[in-house]
Amino acid sequence: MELPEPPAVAVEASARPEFGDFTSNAAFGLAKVARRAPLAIAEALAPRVEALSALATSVEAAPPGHLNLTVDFWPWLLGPGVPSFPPMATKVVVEHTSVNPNKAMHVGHLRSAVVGDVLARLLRRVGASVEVHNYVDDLGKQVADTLMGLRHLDFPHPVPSHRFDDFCWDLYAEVARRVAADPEWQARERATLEALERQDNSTAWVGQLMTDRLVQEQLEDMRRFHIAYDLLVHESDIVREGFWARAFEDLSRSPRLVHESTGRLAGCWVLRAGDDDACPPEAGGEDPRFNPDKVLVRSNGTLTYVAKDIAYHLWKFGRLDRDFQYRPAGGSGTWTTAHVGQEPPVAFGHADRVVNVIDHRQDYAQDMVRLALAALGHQDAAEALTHVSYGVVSLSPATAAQLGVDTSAGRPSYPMAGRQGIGIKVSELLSAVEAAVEASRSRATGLSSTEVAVGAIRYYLLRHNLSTEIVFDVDAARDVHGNTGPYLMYAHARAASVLRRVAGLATSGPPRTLSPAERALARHLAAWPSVLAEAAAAVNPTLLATYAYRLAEEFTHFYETHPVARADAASQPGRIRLTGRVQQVLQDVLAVLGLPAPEEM
RNA sequence: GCGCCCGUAGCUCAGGGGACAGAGCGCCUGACUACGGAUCAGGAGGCCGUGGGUUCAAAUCCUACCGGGCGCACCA
Repeated sequence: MELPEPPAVAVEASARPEFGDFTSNAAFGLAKVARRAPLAIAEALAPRVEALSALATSVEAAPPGHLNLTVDFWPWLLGPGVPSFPPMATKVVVEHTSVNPNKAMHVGHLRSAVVGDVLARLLRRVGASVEVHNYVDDLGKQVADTLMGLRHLDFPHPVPSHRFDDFCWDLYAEVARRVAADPEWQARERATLEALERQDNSTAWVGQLMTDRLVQEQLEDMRRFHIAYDLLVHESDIVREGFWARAFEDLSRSPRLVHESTGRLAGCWVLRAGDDDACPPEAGGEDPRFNPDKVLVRSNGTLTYVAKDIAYHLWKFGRLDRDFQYRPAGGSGTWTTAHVGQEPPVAFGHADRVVNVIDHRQDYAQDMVRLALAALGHQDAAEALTHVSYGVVSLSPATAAQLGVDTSAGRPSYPMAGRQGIGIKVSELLSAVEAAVEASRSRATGLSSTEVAVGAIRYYLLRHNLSTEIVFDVDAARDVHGNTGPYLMYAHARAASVLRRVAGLATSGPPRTLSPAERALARHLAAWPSVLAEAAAAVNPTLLATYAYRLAEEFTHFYETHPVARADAASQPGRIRLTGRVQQVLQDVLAVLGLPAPEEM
């Protein structure tokens, strides 16, 4: 006789307190197999589960077939606090930020940095060995544009600033205007790009000085947000070390890479996308402007971004028998690729897994990289490449209007555009939020307003699902009340404050039954290890953010209704333990989110 | 044209097969001689874009449509 597939059984936290602590759907799954009503099965199951379980104090069946378990949390409360994970052999390279070094960073760039930073912290937390990369595209069109402005314009700076990246922000917008309108500037752009890639001339030297300065300022900004990098990878070094030549040797043996001799792409080396049968001429639909293939080498012999990215990824996975040269990048343990090398502290690259935090507009380019890896026979690497794709940060109509954008079209949101100089700069945002924090803080001591502002901004960027477009509103981001970073930090400070008051008091006593608010809190605390594991598996920082908020909320509710320092003798030990557990778990979550866990604020 | 993402309270967003759909902001009413008011308690406010389908059960899965965003560059 053939046995049916065993039904999937889930146990999850109950939706409401009167449904016990945990609920199982076991009876629903069994109903189909056993061909009996779910409720009858649940009723039959309840006493058996109760007899078997060491934890459940009662198991009840509820219509239409739920199994509601009530648990004794006392033994759990005496157990260990936060989970520990054994070190894994897996090495993960996380790439994030990767902002063009030609202007100041804006909030959209910050989303990549914050998400990537949290994923790096999260993967480290669950035991992986993590190396964080920031890719510096110092040969691109955007760098060329700002560079042209520096060399060919006597550009006055309307807003005096000590920051070079602020100056470049305006300069870049001005050059972009000229390039769009003037063929002479277009020709100059092409010449600049070529000179940059040749690297044997004054243009390249000035370009390097410019991008170095801008990268330093970006790193300083990120340092204030507690974001650090292990390695800066320069596109110019990928070119100079001949990574592409090596990759091309292998790739040219694949039928995926073809040299076009006719048509629009004559003279280009092209990566064939789509199914081999279905793809060629018509796969892009009727419209000949659309083509699923990707140019890797232009007809003039220069490389596209994707070509260099393919070479970079082969190196990331240790599949290229070449390496960079390295030197330290100005303290704090960050290294950079370089012309002339020093011995690096670790062997960079050689990843088992790669996580790229890049916005969803690059889904296609990332697919091309994955496709090329597979075409080169590195199917395993292609599968170990995770693109964490996230929605862009755009501007709310109110915020866009404040920036001088024409909002008469009545759109729900307006895109930021570096080319037009439209966006909220990271440094400006931090100052604005810092001022709002300063205005609303109740004490002068404790965590600095800068740190609170950093926490507020980080949390704001993390609480949205990755796929959600964040409609950024300055006033909303400035808020320090409600579902915000400061609320989480405040909850931690409160727990710490309570613990200071009860330091030295007894934390053990006879077992007792917890009140509903205490059980709700305990139940949520107990979920932390699985939330951590789930967030890591799904590479999803939002799960951590929603967990943290809920924990702060549950704790606050407990705090309001359950005195700890003035509790009666029977209740006090358990409450002290619960508070201690909250402080430990909150500290753990905040550390993964990259928010400070203040004793005082 | 083809493809991806998103439509949930006035606004910004959670929830992604299970019990009466949640939060923040905004609005209304309350609570500071405080284990820290950056807080809390309560109220008003939803045919979960629309129509079909699958299921014992759909905001959630499938499908078609409507609306919005993005991609399909010899840009990155």
